[in-house]
Amino acid sequence: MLTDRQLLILQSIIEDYIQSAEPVGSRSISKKNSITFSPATIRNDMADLEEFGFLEKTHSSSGRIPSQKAYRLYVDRLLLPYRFSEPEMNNIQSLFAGKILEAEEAVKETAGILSELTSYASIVLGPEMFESRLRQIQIVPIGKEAAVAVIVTDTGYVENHTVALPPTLEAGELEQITNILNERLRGIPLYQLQRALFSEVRDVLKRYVFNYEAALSFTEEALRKSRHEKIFYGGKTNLLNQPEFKDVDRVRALLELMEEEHLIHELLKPTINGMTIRIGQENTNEAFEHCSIISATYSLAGKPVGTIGIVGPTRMEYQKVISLVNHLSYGLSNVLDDLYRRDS
Amino acid sequence: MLTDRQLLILQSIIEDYIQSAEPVGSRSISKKNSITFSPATIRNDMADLEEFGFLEKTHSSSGRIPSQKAYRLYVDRLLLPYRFSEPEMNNIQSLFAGKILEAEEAVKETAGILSELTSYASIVLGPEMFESRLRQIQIVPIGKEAAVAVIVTDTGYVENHTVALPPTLEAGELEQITNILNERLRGIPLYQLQRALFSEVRDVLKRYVFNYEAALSFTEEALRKSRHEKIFYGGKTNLLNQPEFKDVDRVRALLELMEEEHLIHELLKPTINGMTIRIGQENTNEAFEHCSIISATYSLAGKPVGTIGIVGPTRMEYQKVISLVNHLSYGLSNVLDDLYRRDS
DNA sequence: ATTTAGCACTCGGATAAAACGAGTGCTAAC
DNA sequence: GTTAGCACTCGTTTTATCCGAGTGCTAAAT
Repeated sequence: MLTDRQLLILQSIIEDYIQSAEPVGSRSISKKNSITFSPATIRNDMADLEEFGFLEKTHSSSGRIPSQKAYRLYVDRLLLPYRFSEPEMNNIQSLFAGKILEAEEAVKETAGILSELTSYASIVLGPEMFESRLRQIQIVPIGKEAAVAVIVTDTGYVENHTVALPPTLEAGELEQITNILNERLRGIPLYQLQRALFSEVRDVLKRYVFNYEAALSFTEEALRKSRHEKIFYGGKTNLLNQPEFKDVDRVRALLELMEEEHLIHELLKPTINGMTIRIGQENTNEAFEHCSIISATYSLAGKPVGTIGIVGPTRMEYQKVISLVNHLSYGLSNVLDDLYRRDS
Repeated sequence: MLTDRQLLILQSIIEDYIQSAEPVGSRSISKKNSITFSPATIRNDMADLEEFGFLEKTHSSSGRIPSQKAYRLYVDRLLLPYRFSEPEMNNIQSLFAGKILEAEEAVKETAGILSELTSYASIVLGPEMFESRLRQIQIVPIGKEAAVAVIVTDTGYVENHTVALPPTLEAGELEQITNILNERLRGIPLYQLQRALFSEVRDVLKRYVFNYEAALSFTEEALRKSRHEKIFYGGKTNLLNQPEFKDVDRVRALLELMEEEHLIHELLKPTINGMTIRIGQENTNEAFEHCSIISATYSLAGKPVGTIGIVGPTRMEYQKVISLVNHLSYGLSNVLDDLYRRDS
């Protein structure tokens, strides 16, 4: 459907526009080394490309800008592998070489590097720790009315919530409950804790604790999984450097959206194993109309546990960003696996 | 030095400008109910006020805008107490009425309400938990190379870090260390833990643990206080609604500054017991040149443990914000005291 | 001695007209 | 099929003009 020359021209226009953010004219394309045709020829092809919906004009006698469809084609068919520059490589290396002890630390670092190397904003979800297994639970009373439940998993993840203490609980029972929980629930994945509570612990509890109903619901509360996954951002303010966001209203819409954690979550969560690229209006949310989002999952022991992503203007350096997200999701998975493996 | 009339006119101008964000002319002042003089009279006084440095012109024939000095005078001498509106009152009430179980939750809520009621951005530091006392420490090994140290205080605050395990540590010694620490350090304030480690624990450790040097430095690491205090923001994007921030560059400077946690910290930390108001360039940092910051400490058991603050344009609704910050710092202190008191 | 009315003047902002130029589409020649 | 030539389009920039809110000053009124 498109001739090779048309593809070449389209590619040139896209890459020029990604660079300059200005409508691209036939003359400037003709000056490139890879292009040997005259402006007039290019104009003809441009007209065709416009007819096919790959190019747009900002007004009747302006240069062309790539359409969303063009970016899609570019990403799907025209993209060359990207070679990282020396300092970029160093930056990435140092992330994975460092002595990282905690998953959350690794995730935050990744968000930082992503945004630093791209000058766009990065979003990192997770890691979900639902799969990791209970290593130890500790319930520490804080005064008469409350207690802190601390859960430590085999991945070194610590979760804690404060729970109201039922007044009927007798002295010493708390310790007893803790012992029972540790004995019965150790090694159970977090997401199964509540279920296991009923299947494994309930009856034992009945035997040892006086007001067993209250104790059970108290324990259930203590094991409740934290409702929201964590979201980390990096370089939000990078977006303000992009010319497409010199308009405050647009920036506001974007930044406000990013505060809505559940929305961001819905948006990035459907990233299937591998990489997802959403260009412009492919993002359902209106505030992302002029943005592209590139996201990839990272995993622990082969199972996806989180998502890393980049948000930038549709005019994004796709080749660089795609490589980078790819690389980092892979590298982050490795780091997490290393952290995890120390358990065995 | 200033006549009553001049003060009245200055106040009118300031309040008008806070409302409108536009230079104020003599005519519009003369129309106010509280003003009985003619525009010409007002113009004379305006000229005087300008000479004294309380008013400025944007150009030679424009209306006047208040100077930084004017805001200072306004805040120090002209401010009337603010009556909260019905919904505002409800909002505040609901914060302090809710069933809050954790200090951090209370603090986050406060940040939210602050920004919601002011349409500026809120910053909350802390709470510092240095004063609270160790209730329990648990060291859980994660594989052969690392362990998670979990510290629970008598205020229900949980802190955890992952620490590399010294390879020389023998089986069972970790448990022993944990026991010793719990026995010897319970009730010690967090900020004294490291010191107490040496004075109370060192010798005991020497007696029971084989490679005592490694164990000591490991323990020291486990008790290390987390270096950065927490910062919570609320309604950062509110700032984008203010006309003084319709310029993207200014917004960027501001948002970037807010990412620099240590700078924000330095900026708000010197809030002395009570309230601090910094207007425009009274903030040393250039990015806050056009901002005012109103901050107050909140406390736990009478000792200041954190700071709440509001950042807005110099043209800020001082009377409302000041009351609000006052109220909320007071209320937050009460909530924290309640949380704390449950221990006794 | 103040206060006020009157008036000339200033200057930013809005509106209109003109000059500019990057870029196009089309036609005719290569 | 490709390219040179050229008239045309239209956003941007520049220049000129007008408008009006607001001032400062002077002289009259209180």
